[in-house]
Amino acid sequence: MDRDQVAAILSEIGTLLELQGESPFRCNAYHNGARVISQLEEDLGSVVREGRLSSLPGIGETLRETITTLVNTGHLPFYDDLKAKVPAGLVQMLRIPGLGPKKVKALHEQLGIDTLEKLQVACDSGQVAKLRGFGGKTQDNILQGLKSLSEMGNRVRLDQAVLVAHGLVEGLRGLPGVKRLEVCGSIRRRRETIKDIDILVSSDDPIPIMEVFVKLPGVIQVTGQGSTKSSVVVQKIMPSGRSLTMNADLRIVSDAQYPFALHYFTGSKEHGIAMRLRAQKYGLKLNEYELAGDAKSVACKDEADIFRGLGLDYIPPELREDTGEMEDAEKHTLPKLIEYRDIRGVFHNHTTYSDGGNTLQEMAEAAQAMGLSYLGIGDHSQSLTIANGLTPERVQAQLKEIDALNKKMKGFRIFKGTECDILADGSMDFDDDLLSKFDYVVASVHSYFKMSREEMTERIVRAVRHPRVTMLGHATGRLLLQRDGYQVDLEAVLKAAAETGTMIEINADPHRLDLDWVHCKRARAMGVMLVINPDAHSTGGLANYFFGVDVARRGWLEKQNVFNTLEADAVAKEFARRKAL
DNA sequence: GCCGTTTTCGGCCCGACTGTTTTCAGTCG
Repeated sequence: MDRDQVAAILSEIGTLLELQGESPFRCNAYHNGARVISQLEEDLGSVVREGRLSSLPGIGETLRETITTLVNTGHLPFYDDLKAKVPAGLVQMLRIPGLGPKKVKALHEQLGIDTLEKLQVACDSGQVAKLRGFGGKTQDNILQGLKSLSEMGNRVRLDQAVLVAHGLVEGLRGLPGVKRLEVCGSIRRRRETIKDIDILVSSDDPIPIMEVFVKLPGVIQVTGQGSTKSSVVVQKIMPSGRSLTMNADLRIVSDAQYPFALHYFTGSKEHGIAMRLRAQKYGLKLNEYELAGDAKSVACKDEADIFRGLGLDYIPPELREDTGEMEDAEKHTLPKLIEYRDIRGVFHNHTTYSDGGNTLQEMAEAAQAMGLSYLGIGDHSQSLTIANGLTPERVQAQLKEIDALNKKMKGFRIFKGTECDILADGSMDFDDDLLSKFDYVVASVHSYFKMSREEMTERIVRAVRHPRVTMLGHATGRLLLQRDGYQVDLEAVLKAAAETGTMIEINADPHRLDLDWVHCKRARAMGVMLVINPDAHSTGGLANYFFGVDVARRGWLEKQNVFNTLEADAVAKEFARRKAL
């Protein structure tokens, strides 16, 4: 059983225990354990085999045994018993806003409700309102929740959430009385998927701003309205034509409180808890309004002052996941994170030669207009007929066109590349002779996704070890919220990359963001060079690389860990060096 | 269930809002 499966079971055990009315601290220990395992940078199997589980924070004796059993045998009697005792419908009921473990337990014990269907019936007949601790309002809210459960997906992609948040921010910025304004939460931390939107404003006169907020275009429901916090449901039509429904909160505090609120609402929850614990050790209390002790309070004009007040270097939002950033901030060893402006050019882009929407020249001119100094082409190879993959003859034509454009364009360079398929046996879709005509080769899996983990790992490692392969494309093939990646031992892939010097792509298409940030961190530790590739299929897609930089920052990467921070001449020199090997 | 510069037991982050209450429990982030 792998990392994600183990984490999912630990988290489910925590939830099932909550539904049984267990101590919240015991339940939380399982949730915390799940988080620690899901953010593990190494291969879980190795950690278990080498007896290093107990050294992980939050993993004690019980969780060590639990995880070991799951990894070794694939199941756990304790978990099976728990599942048999707690009806699955109760877990479903928790997804309804306003229903937590206590209320679900009461509904189950007093009315025998153990499915969403029975809950609907009980609400329709008015039984729920009669329960102690419930009432008409609660019953209405449950009915509303049941209705929205079907139409509102849980999480959305970062790029979608950014669009929705932008619309709300535009409606608030510049209002009278608005001093500072920022989107916080997981959008500010640049997580790859987002649950809801948190906006923070500082003002001396919050009520009128709240009034505007709950009436902004797209707001279809107001679920709470107070002087410091209001919540709405907002709907927006996306460029794809599909509509998206999300929750959005607005918090308004005084300008003096703003830095504390900004830190608090940026999260993550785990980072916030760690910070408040640290404050306690300083004899201080940290909340969304102040950093203060009995006698004194620490004046902070911005977030950096808060960290400084607790003896820490400034921690960028992307690192606030409680995965070691506090320790490094204390020792002054935090990485100097890569920035958007460090990117000098992009590889792995498609044109009308394969399945892109713009011509070679259009793509190059768009990249130059964005301020980049080079563009790498990586159209599909011959096997991928569905994406109009290039035959060797058409490759020759494209290479010729690149030569012509390179003569024509001033201060800009196009690098010749291919996104060459990794065939089922790990060999490449073009022969070595043709591959050596390119400046660089991106090797990607586009077929036989259902292979066993062992076969897939062997297949990809063979490609990584191929002397003409420069970089590995989308390492797991995942599509966020749509499709899990193929089964592959990334630790083995990274190890091969570290040995051969083959780069690993951070595919910056916001549908993919693959390699993920957790493995970026691991790759950096192993000395693997990463490369941020937009995988653009049109001129608009070139800007994807910003999302790739977000992932890189979450993965603790510095400028020197990312290949395309190099200038064009240095890139050309490196490609030439590799071809001569 | 975890954990330790108030340590091996007794704590465990903290406040807003809602709806049900008549002083507070539950939920959420």
